[in-house]
Amino acid sequence: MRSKDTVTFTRAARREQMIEATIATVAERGLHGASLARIAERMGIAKGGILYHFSSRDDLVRAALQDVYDRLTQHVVDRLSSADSVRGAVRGYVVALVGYLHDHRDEVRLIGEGFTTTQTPESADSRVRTRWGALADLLDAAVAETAATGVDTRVLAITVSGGIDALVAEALRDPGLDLPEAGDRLADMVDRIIAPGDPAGPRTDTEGEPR
Amino acid sequence: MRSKDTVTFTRAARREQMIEATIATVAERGLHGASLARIAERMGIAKGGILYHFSSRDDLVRAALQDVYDRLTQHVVDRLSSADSVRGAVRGYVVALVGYLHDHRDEVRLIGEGFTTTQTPESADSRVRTRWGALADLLDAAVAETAATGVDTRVLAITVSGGIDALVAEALRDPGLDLPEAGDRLADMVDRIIAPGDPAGPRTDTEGEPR
DNA sequence: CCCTTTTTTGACCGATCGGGCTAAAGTTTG
DNA sequence: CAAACTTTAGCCCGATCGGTCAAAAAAGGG
Repeated sequence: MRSKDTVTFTRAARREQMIEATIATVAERGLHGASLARIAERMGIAKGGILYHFSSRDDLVRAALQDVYDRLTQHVVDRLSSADSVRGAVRGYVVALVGYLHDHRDEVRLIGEGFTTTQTPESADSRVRTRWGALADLLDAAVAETAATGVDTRVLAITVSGGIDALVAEALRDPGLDLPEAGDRLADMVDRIIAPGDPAGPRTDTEGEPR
Repeated sequence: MRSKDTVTFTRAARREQMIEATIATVAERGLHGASLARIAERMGIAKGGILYHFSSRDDLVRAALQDVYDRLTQHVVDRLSSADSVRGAVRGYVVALVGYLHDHRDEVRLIGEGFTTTQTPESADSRVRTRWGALADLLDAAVAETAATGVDTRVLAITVSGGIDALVAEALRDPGLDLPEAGDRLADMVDRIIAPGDPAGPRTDTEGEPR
């Protein structure tokens, strides 16, 4: 006997469909324009159907946000694991993040509007629970490796994070902007900052990199 | 005989009051949370009163945005006029922008949310009517001056603009962040990028810049 | 002081929102 | 088959939204 909140395969699949519809609706109408009625309309179902699987609109949005965030994190972690130096990891982080957002443009708006709206549930050391925390840690390790001086890793991490968002937003506005290319250029700049006077870092000159 | 749309002193003053109330309301409830009712409530008047002076809520928000934008632009232009080198102007731009936002935190949210929502009315060369256009021009001139190579000024301009926004947003979230200081550090980094291998740029405060 | 003009009010409108609820139908699955 | 699960359409609710409007209140000049 299944109870109402047992997780079955079909149940999870249905939730996933609804999350997808939420992402798509947010992408084209904004977070606050993605009402239950509109999401249901997109799926061709009644809005009551959504509330059968999610306790509220807020619950749905939260789940969608979590879903997207998990996928993004997974993608970055995957790419990062193949880095052979901390310095290379910094580049990998930037490129992976930009790359994901490039390949999932419909998720960008939910990420952007969702994260600013949703406050951090429980905040820890003020660094752990920020978006730029992981990058700041990477940068700390990188400057230790390259012995660079006068680099404020926190400011750099915040700037780069905000810069990536701005690049993605600009790419959304202007399709003429080559986003992966821009990500590479940004990574170049960061590399130049954390490894001063070393033009030949872990660059991509011999690149046979697949995608 | 005054007509309904003659600009009088008191009329302009009333509009300014309403714009101020709008800025304050947006600052604490967000753009979409700043309804006519809420703005009117803050002023202690009926919402009909606002619609007597502004044809619509959109009109009011537009006016507030224009107001803030004009003041910000004026501030940056003022500070920039005293730069004695293009390279110094780049630093001046960053510092002036961060400085203004530091001193007018209540306007930050309107700027951030307002600009992304409001689309550019008529777009020109795709560079002129963006927020980062002016900075990109400055950077173009700067790299010409310093003969730096391999700098994508567009990417850098977009990144820095987005980075400034992120720094300000972080300062709003964490009062422990010294915003003007962070602005200086960001300016350092930009300077390091556009003037590679030249640690002594137009840096420290007591310095008479060369050239 | 009155009479015109400007300003403000407060009730009201239609629309939309999230959400609760129900009765009936369709679908799995034991 | 029967019991359990899923979905539907529809109606209702209270709240809030931007906006309209006639009437009341100020202002202000003669």
